[in-house]
Parts: sequence; structure tokens; C-alpha cells
Amino acid sequence: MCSTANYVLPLRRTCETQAAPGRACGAPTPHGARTHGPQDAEMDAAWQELMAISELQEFEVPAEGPYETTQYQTMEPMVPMGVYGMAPSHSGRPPTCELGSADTYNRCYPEDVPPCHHQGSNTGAVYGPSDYQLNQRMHPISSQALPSLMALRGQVNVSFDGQGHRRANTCFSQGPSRHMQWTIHGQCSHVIPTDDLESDSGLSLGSSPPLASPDNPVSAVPGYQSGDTGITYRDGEPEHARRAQLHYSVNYQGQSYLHSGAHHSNFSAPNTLSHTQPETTTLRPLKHQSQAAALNDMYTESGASSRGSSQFHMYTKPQGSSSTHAPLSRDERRALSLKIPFPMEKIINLPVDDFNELLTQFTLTDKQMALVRDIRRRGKNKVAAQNCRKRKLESIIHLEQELNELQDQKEHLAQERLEFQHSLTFIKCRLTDLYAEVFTHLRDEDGQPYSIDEYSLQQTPDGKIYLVPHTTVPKRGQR
DNA sequence: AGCTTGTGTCATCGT
DNA sequence: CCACGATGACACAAG
Repeated sequence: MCSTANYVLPLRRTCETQAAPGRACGAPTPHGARTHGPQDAEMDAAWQELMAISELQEFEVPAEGPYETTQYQTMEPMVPMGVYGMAPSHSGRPPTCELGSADTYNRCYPEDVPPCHHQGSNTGAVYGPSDYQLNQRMHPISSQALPSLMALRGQVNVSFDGQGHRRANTCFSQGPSRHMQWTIHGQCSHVIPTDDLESDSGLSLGSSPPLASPDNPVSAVPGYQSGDTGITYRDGEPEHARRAQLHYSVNYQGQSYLHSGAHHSNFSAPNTLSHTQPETTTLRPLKHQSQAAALNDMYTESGASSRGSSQFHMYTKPQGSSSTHAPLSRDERRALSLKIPFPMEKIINLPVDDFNELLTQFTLTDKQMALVRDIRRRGKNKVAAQNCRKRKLESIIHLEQELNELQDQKEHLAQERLEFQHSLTFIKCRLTDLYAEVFTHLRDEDGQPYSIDEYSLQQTPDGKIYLVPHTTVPKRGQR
């Protein structure tokens, strides 16, 4: 029992009508004689510490015990306790945070309560994140270079830096009337039926079937001549065996263009090139080939770049039946069939004004005009599709990287949460010890200690401390 | 034979 | 209205 300072806090159950939290409540009742003893300073400090810790009750901790919600909550006072009775620490129950030491509160801790011996413990350390925790919190998510992703990215670059062409082994004819055969690897030497013009990949082959079909040949453009040696425009300039060696250069930023290779077409003064059918390497890109090799394979014919689908080959004639050549695209064959007098490169890549000006320089039939516009539209759309696919793949890669980063962040946060929970558990343990210690100093009017099972200490927002019996549940607005 | 991948093409929408 | 780019969907060829 209290021997030196039996500061009795007369317990009144008259505060059953409590004010709402925020209201002034806590003036010492007439029965709440405030007495001070020599250990006031110590108790004040303890209470301040206790109340400071109680703010941590906002932490959400699983398996909260009823103790927190009933005893430590800040609520309306039953009895003002500006000063509480004190008794010397004679109870023989020194403050301890060992679980179960306060037998009343054994139930209040989660499973992962660490054994906490608060004596000598640095409680301040647990009131905030440790440096380690802060560092962890501030630790940036490392963007890990994922080999697979990088490899994929590289593959993407490869696949779009060089446009594969899969028609390396296709064979074609230059038209039914000429019976010219170009073969690749000598695998095809027969004349492809005329409907091969419509048999290119893709659907909706009938976008301009009447135009494209060699079954509906269009008369040659006036002034346009086609012979074995080349083409002579009406201005008299020949176009020999010129193959616009076009290949794609796709720029992600939208600078996509189809440009000629070593031999840029010059419409006003077409070059005359001897047409030789170079040996063709495997044109289809190999997935696991190196980028350079793939590019060379796709674009190179005997050192000169030449692509299949993008080549403009209408003015050429194979020299010799044994020579091989990249196949013409469907549009190229159509253009050849309809004797379009300018290269596909210009059709596709000229600005609209220049393109329209180009059209005015020739007298084209309606079918030729329609084909030219279709070629232009398809050529642009083809580049657009390539850009679109590249963007899609890069977007997928980016999202995968982002996903990995978020997963790492999730793991980091989970670990951080676990550490915070441990810290919180320790703080609660410390609080429980302090709470019990306070009770050991409380005495009623008769000098008897209050039972911690029957009473609880509660603090109002204005800082007043009240001893509230468990059986009395103060109601809001009542005082 | 079925699957995957790459590509061309068309239709459609928005600018 | 036209040109153009972007994109989904489809078909096709090759691996």
C-alpha cells in the first residue's frame, strides 16, 4: 500500500454523462481532490510518455485486443484526474514488458509480439522509423535490367531495324504477256498464274482488283515504252533495268520512310543501269540471326541492297533465265502490269503536293490513277503498321519492366510493414507496462488500490485523465 | 498438323 | 472532303 503519499483519488461514477470529445470536460470534481506527492514529477513523465504512446493506437495492427479499444481510447472522462494518487513502487511488480507480466493484459498482444524488456530499451527508437526503415522507405526501386527483357528488346530492335521479307522463295512472273520468269534459288521456274497478283498476303485483295488484275491490262501510258532493255519515257529518256532498291528505315518517332538504297530513283532523269540479276541470299530474316546479318540478308543482293516487297522493279527485265531476283510485291506487279510510269518510291514517299504534281505530268487512266493512289495508301500504311507494331512491342516491354518494379516495391513495402508491426508491438508492450505501473500508484479514498480489471484510465482531448469504471460506459453528449 | 511469328493489307477512327 | 497516321483484325507464309 501507499505509505508516503496516499493520494486518494475519490472515484466518482458521476461523470456518466459525458461531453463529446472536444468539449471541456475534465474539471476536477469536488471529490477529485488534487494532491501531489513527491513522485508527481515521475508520474507526470510517465503519463506523458503513456499518452504519447497512446497516440500510436491509430496504427492498424491485426489482432487488436479489446484492451486497446476499451481502455486506451480517448473518451469522455468519468472522473477528472488532474492528479492521481500515487503509491511507492512497493507492489513488487516492477514495470516489465514481458508478456504476461500484467496478467490482465495478456490477451492484448498479437502473436508476433517480441519479447520486450523495456528496461533500457530505447523507446524513442520505436516511435519513428529507424534509419534503416527510412532508408528502406526512401530506397528507390532499382530498375533491374532483365536479361530476358533486354534480349527481347534487342530482338525487337532487330526485327524492326530490318524488315524481314518472307517471300524470298516465291516466284513470280512479270506478266502473262511477257512470260518472264524470275526465280529465287531456282526453286520456281514456272510461270505463276496471272492471279498471283492477287495472291499476296493479306486480305481484301479486291481493294482494286480490276486495276491490279493483269487480266485487265491497261494500255501503256502515252510515251511510255517498254522493251527488253528498259523503259523510255516520252521525254526520250530510257529507264534501264533500274531497280529502286528500297528498304525501310523505320523510325519510332514517326520518321518512317521508304527510301532507296544505293540507287535512288531519279524520275526526271532516270538512271540507266545494267540489269543483272544478282545472286540472292536467303531473304527471309532468321529470327536468331544477328541483326547485321539479317539486314544484309534482307537488303543485299550482291552487295547492293534490294528488298522484295519494296523494290520497284517494273522497268527491269531479267537478264537470263538462270538469274535469281527478289520477288516483286503485289503492288509492284500491279504497277508493272499497268505500266505505271514512275517508281513506287515516289508514289509512296512524295509529299502530297509533289505527288499530285507528279500525277499531272503524266496522263494516267483512271485505273492507273486508282492503282497509284492505292499503292501510295498501302505503302504508307505498311510503314505505319511497322511503326505501330514496334510501338506495341516497346510498350509491352515497358509494361513488363514496370510490373517487375512494382512487384519489387510490393515486396519491399511488405517487409517494411512487417518491421513497423514489430515496432508497434513493442510500443504497445511498453505502454501496457506503463499503464499497469500507473495503476499500482492509484488509491481510492480508503487507500485501497484500484483494480485494473475494474477501472481504466482514459484521457480527454484536453489532457485530463479520468479513472473510469469498466461498468460505466460514458455516452457522448452526456455529462 | 498445329502453333508461333512476321508481314501486308484493309477498315476504321481521329486529326 | 481529303490526306494521313494509328491501330485492330485478318490472312498468309515460313519456321
